[in-house]
Amino acid sequence: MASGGRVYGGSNLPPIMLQPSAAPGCPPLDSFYLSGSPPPFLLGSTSMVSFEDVNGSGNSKRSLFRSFDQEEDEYDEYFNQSGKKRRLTVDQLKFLERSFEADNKLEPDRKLQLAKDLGLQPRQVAIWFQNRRARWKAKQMERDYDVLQASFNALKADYDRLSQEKEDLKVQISILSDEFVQKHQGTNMAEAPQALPPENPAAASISEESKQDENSTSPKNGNKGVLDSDSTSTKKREGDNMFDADSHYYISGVHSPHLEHVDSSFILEPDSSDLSQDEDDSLSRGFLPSTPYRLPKLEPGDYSLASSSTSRNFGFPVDDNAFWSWSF
DNA sequence: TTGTGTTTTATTGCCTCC
DNA sequence: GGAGGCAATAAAACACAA
Repeated sequence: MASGGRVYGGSNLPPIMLQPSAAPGCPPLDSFYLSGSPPPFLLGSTSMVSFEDVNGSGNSKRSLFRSFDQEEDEYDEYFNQSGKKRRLTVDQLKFLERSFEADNKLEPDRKLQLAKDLGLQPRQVAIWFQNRRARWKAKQMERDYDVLQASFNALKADYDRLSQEKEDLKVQISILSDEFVQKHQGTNMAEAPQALPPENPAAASISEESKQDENSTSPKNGNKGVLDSDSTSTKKREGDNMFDADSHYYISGVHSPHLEHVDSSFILEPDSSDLSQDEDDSLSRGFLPSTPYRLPKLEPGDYSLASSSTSRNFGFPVDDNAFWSWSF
């Protein structure tokens, strides 16, 4: 019994071949051992043929009919080299490989049959399958790793691309904000502040309309998604004059007649670095929060936020020479 | 020939299942 | 409790460069 309390192949013998088998081009021969014959060491060396001998490879000195001296040598070899490992022959390996491909699990009956066919001890067959499964598993893990690596690379490339787009958009927002501030820097302060209170009913009304329009499209200008709510609400504003040039607000201390409740930190430098993806999405998709911020009126063809965008231009017609065309 | 890295065969200990 | 699977590991066999 092996030191783990395990009995291997019904004996504690080293893996010694019992008889020639699986010779190239020849069908495997039955094993005496498995045919109910006495243990190999009792059979004499005639049955103790190494794998190399079986295959006829390794310039074997042995044959099916050997001298007594040879048998004696092999008997000694059995005891003296019991720790030596014998490699399976090419044909035995081919046979085992085919069997493994058919089914990598080894039922007892199949194990015995394989051992019989190959002239191996059942334990050797079991060990071979066990090691083969381990190799297969390692290979499988390699393949899985490669697949995951490729997937990761693709996602990372996509992420980098989107990050770059995001940075470009931030830069454009900054430029537009600067332009806006410069454009209205000299606005007559005297015309100004009739600042409506935050709870201004008109603003709230616009806000509500904006919400209601979020899911509607605007066939008129072909812009959808990103600016739909703003464009449609802007259209409404044109109609009922709820948002006109006489409404004046301030951006960061700069008099602005065009924005309501403008959060300058948002307009001038929205730092979304800490935003969650959802927040990022809301920032880019809606561009402005649904309330109470309002964009100035935008005309078709005026939007050009997408100089860096191709497929992801958020519905903005691309025009590299004009960013936002603020139409009042 | 020899040193070294890799592959293959086999062992050990632990775990699960029946 | 025995049989068998698996992970970790040992060690022999093998490949190959220097």
